[in-house]
Amino acid sequence: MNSLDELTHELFTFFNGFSSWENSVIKTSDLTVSEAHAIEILGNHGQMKMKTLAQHLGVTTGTTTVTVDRLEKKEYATRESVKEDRRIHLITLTEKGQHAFAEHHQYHSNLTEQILSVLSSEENEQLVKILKKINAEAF
Amino acid sequence: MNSLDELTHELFTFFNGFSSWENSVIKTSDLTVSEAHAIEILGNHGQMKMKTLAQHLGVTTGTTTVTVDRLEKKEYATRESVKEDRRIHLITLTEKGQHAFAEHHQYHSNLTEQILSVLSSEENEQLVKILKKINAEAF
DNA sequence: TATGTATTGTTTGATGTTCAAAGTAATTTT
DNA sequence: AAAATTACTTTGAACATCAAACAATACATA
Repeated sequence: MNSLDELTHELFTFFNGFSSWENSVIKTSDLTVSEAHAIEILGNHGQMKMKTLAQHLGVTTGTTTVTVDRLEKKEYATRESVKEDRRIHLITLTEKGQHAFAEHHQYHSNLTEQILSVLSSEENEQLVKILKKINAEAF
Repeated sequence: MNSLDELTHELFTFFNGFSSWENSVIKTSDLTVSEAHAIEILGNHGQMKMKTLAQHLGVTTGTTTVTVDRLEKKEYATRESVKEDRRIHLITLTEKGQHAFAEHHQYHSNLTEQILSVLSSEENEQLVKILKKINAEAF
């Protein structure tokens, strides 16, 4: 196996591991995958309008409408229209939503710690540096 | 931001980038996401029975039945029962399926090259080493 | 200011993903 | 031979997603 294939293999193994870890974490909660993603984004960036949320999620506004409908029904978020432009609806996490976000973030930290535990502190530094580069330039 | 949060953030940014890249690649093909995953696994491991495929996919055999139904209809794979144990069905990629696998693998290599292009050869080696450790021990 | 255009968000109809539970067929165990 | 187990399929339900059509609001310009 050449060096390119080797890295390809490790990258996709890593991605798949990450992916199934995430799904299993979400399954332990009261949330569906799309609801969890929406809460993640709202938690990280604060209140935003439908369109912005849809862009962050990488889906259409139609899909986002359905997701936010459920978040509202389950009381994780609220919709409110803006006085200055009544087309716009701002989505905001409720207390319950913020709590779910904090909990989800804790799971993420746990996975990071699990990953760190198999690396030396030197490798830790290398990984952060490499990921920063990739995230900034590669996608 | 502390060091743990920093790595968490970079890890999940990386994961999300990877994820949306993969979805957009699959969208350019004739395949759905679950079909593409099945082809990926069959291409990497060769022919296998339904149950094994389901385990690799991380879904139930019921779900796998549906996926393989479609792969068969679209002529990417075939089902054949085994003489020695007629409960077992072996799934095999057709020519067309193998071609799709090769094409998908090429896309993966392209992404890896794209990632490599922003890294020094030293960082490349570090990344492979780190990923191997994580994949072997962390999940 | 009136009309046409653009934007924001919702609804609808279609396809796909997934699971759990129930069902079928074949094999193994007792 | 009966009971238990295994491999797979079917079914019904919830969820995810899109494209296209729609409604409400805002903006632009003639």
